[in-house]
Amino acid sequence: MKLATWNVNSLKVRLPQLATWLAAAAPDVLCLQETKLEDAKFPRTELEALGYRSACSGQKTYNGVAILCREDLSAVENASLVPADEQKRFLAATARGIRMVCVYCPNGQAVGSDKYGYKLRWFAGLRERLAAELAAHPRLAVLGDFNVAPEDRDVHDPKAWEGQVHVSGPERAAWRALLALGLQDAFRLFPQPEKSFSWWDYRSMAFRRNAGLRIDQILVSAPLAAQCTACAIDKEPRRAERPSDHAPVIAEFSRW
DNA sequence: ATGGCTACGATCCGTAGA
Repeated sequence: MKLATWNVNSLKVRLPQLATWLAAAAPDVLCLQETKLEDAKFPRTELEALGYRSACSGQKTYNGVAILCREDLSAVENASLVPADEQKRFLAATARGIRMVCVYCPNGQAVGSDKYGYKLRWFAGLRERLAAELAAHPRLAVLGDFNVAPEDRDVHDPKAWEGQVHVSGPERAAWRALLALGLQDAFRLFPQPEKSFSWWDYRSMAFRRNAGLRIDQILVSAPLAAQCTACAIDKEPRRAERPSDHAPVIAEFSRW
């Protein structure tokens, strides 16, 4: 059984690549971020033809999350994690007893900015929500673009990035507070190549220089961690023409 | 050097991403 996450940076633009990747990687579940589509424009029929049911929570131009699954999805819930938040960043659903949470965590723009404050408040809301999800669903996976590189080894040039947004102390503390609920970073359950990243800037040939960050993660509760057999970043879609700036992350489990 | 791409919705540039 495979769970995956991919920030596609516009589902409309990336749908052909998504179809190719679904056929090649064959995940049972795929969480998408930055769909940038209103729900009325979500390509539900096209995805069903590829063998996936879907749940979505989107908006025009910005943000937007979705969960694709080969099985029936139940208890689908979108949520605002801070008061009066219009941004579509959180979607949860259950399939075969596994609770899946798809998140597109805020970027934060710059340390100390209004958006940075929003990012930290959003993470506090996420922590509360995940505590409740974990209490209700022991088998929980949280997949998405967290917009935090948890450790220096998740950053191509830690010195250049020191103190910047995505690596600042408060952001990393907010990310670690999620693990403190009883979640583990599936990627770090296994030995990994050095300089493993999931995002590379479009500019300055960053991908070719492997100048990236590991900001897309799959967090799993203890029962799922015990059944997790592999976790990897698939760089192949990043090599395509007109790629997303993010690569998918995929985790394998010994059973549903 | 504070830039560089890409997507979007609205023009022929501004906002946002990370």
